[in-house]
Amino acid sequence: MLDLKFVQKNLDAVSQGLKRRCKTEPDVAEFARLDEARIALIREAEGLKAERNQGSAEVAKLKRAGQDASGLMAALSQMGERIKELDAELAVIETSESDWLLKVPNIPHESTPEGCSEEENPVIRTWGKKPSLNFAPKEHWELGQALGGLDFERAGKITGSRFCVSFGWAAKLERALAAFMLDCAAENGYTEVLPPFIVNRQAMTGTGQLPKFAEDLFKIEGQEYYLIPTAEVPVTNLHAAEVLDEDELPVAYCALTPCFRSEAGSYGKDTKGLIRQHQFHKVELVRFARPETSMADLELLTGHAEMVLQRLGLHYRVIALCGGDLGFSSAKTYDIEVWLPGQGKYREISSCSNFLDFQARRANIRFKARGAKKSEYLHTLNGSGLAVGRTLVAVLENGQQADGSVVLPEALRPYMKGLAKIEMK
RNA sequence: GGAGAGGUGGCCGAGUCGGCCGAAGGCGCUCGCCUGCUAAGCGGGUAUGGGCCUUAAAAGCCCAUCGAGGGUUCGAAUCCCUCCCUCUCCGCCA
Repeated sequence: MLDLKFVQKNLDAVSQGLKRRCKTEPDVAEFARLDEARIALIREAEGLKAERNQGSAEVAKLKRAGQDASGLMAALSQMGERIKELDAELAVIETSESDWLLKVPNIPHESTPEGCSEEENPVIRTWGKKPSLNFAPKEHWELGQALGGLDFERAGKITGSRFCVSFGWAAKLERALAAFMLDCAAENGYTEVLPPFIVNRQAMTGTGQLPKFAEDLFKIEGQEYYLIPTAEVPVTNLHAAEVLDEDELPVAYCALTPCFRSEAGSYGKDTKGLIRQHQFHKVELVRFARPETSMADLELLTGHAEMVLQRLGLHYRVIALCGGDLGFSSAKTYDIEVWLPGQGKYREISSCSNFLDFQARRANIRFKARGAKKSEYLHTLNGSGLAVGRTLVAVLENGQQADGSVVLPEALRPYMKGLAKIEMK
């Protein structure tokens, strides 16, 4: 969330900054009104509390001296009633104000491009080339089903739509990709973490999924527990309410987890195949950085995600999300889009973001600079490195041959016991 | 799931029948002195958030915080209730 003090003092700048998201703007006047009311109540209540505290000390003195204090006590009791009223009013205002703050998105970083829709996301760079196929490429689900690896029907039977069962080579390939990605991350200095896949409300609030996006999440019935939509949630919250040493930074974690998304509101989009599932695996990269270096860290992080695609020899491009396409918590985001010959499109396979102190403030993650007296919020970043299911899609579509078989990237073969090609038995 | 113990400042740890307890003591850290260096010693400082004051900051004053949230009371770390977490034993289980 944004800094209350900052919003207080920079209403116009906040309003201007948020305009760049092209969404309905939060009502800053409403914030100002709440904030004023809150401070007025605090003053009144604290004044009375000071009086009461003094009075109570007086009571103690009188009683020690063996004198009667009943008159004073009665007066103080009455004061207590008034204080209770004020505190109740204050609680209401504070709830509204923090709710306002929790529902306001991050302000786009100055380097985030202007624009309101995904069409306006500039391409930053491309890597590799589209494979030249001298036949009509198939989409991954055709390939996967024909080769006996992907089974959407049976998944529908045991669960429902937007689920898939992988058999044999497909299950192994999923596992191989994940292991390969984790090894890449380790090489780049990330510490592997295996977090819980179920988190509480606080964690979801810390990274920004709650309170605003509850409908995107799977919630455990009868409990304040949620299935994680990304490892970002448990891993970023690992250091919630902690103060890290400056020397520890940057902290870099990677985690392979399933991700669960309700995909509410995406009816009709990507209904076929693995692109949009309720459950998928993702290797997530998470970094905790010093504020001064976080933008450089974002470049680094994006590079780490790209490395996976490069080693797999998959053609991709990197785009910068414009203000209107930016996620709620992010100040700056690069998406990596891999080329899918079957679809004839670039599709998002990674999203790398710098949240600045937006999440750190929500989750209360701080660091103490050496010699500094006070701790300050650090910056959090994360990026997919990569979405495993979508990478499997890319491997299938890019490696496909005219006969329907799929040649695997060299880098993956050691993880597949040397297997170079998937073909019909 | 059953029985019990416990959660106090960066850490350890005290807190008596509720009243100068925001919290003794120790460790750590830090500043000064001292000392060939180091160590030891001596003295001081050492939580966080908020309000007031201030051009701003500091200082100062005030409020809140002893797992979280309620309650009792003039007054709660201390009493009561609810919840969370940790530990031990038993049960169960991969």
